[in-house]
Amino acid sequence: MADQQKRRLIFMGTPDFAARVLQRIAEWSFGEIVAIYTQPDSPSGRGQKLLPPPVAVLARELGLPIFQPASLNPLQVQQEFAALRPDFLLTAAYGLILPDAVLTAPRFPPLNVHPSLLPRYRGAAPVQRSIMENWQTDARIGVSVIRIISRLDAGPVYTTSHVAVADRTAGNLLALLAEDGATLLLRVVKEILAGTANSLPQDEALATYAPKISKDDGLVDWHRPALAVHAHIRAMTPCPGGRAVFRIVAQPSSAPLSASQGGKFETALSTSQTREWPLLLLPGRPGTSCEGHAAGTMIRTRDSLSVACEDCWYELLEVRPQGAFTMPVRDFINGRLRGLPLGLCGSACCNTA
RNA sequence: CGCGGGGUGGAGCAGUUCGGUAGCUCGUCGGGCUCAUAACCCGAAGGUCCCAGGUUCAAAUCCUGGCCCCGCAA
Repeated sequence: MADQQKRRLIFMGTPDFAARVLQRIAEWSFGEIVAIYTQPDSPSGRGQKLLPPPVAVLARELGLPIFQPASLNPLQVQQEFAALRPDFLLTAAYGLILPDAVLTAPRFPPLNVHPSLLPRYRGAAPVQRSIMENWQTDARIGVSVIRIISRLDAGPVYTTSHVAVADRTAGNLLALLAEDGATLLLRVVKEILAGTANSLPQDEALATYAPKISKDDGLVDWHRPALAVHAHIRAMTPCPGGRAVFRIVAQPSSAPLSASQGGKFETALSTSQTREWPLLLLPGRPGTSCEGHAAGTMIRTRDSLSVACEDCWYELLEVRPQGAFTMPVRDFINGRLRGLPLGLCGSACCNTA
């Protein structure tokens, strides 16, 4: 057994999620990764420098051969793939369509790790969509190992594992599900080798699709329940980030001020009556009922800032102003909202401006 | 050379247009008030104003070059 030839593995993947899975596959003792496929380097970051995707970075560290075709359709690319004589093709968030010629080349069924409870949330952004759409109760999410067929994420399911969404962000869950997914993948591969693997076709009637997340998906709608807002922001964290514009205005009548605070406030008002802060929001904390206040109303205490949602206040914990690091709300108040009175102090809106 | 924002005590910022004693809200430390406090009052420590060169009697501020960070865009 020990001197049996190692299984030839090919891994395809692109983002961080895929890199985490690859990290685990690289530890398999019975397999040899003969090639990594990942998307081509793309202009990224400031100065439009060409940056390799996370999987390419890791593959380089591991000293694995890297292929970065823009498409798998050219005959030459497919021949190159087949020439690697793979036993297994394993994928995770690769981002390219796999033509039949690629799917049939490996000796065993090609497998994909997908971070959702298939058939729900097929597609590009399953974790983000799961979190934001299932905000109500103790939502669950999961990861599935499926056989790859030509239709996207539609192949029969070998196995699935569940995990509670709880208070986690998309980033947290993706990391978690990558670990779980890698574990499941290992189990399925072993079962296939042992001839004991079973898969069940997906129920097409239950299939849903999770389209890609865009920047605008980050905009927070305060007219929804606080728990929905909370889930939305968590789904957008860390990328693209929850967004809102804070419009800070003076409302002296609503703010009970001590004499000293009143003095400071008038000084601040003389320079600017209204200021707008486009902010990136990190997950905060749903609070108590905000009955009587319009959605988007903002209130500050000595060191906290909350926004009224449909039903409850949502206390912000961390924000990132334009061109700055993420900072605690306390710092934001101290530095940028100096002189703002306690109490109602403005509104948060969703329009980019 | 894709576009824009930024670097000022431990944190977040103002001051730069128009050069002239380092300022604000916090934090820290000490004292006071209080049954008590994260609240309030008094006091203190803590800064090569990113780096280098230039202009000037004088540079955080003006000029030149460099480094680093953030966002957009991909």
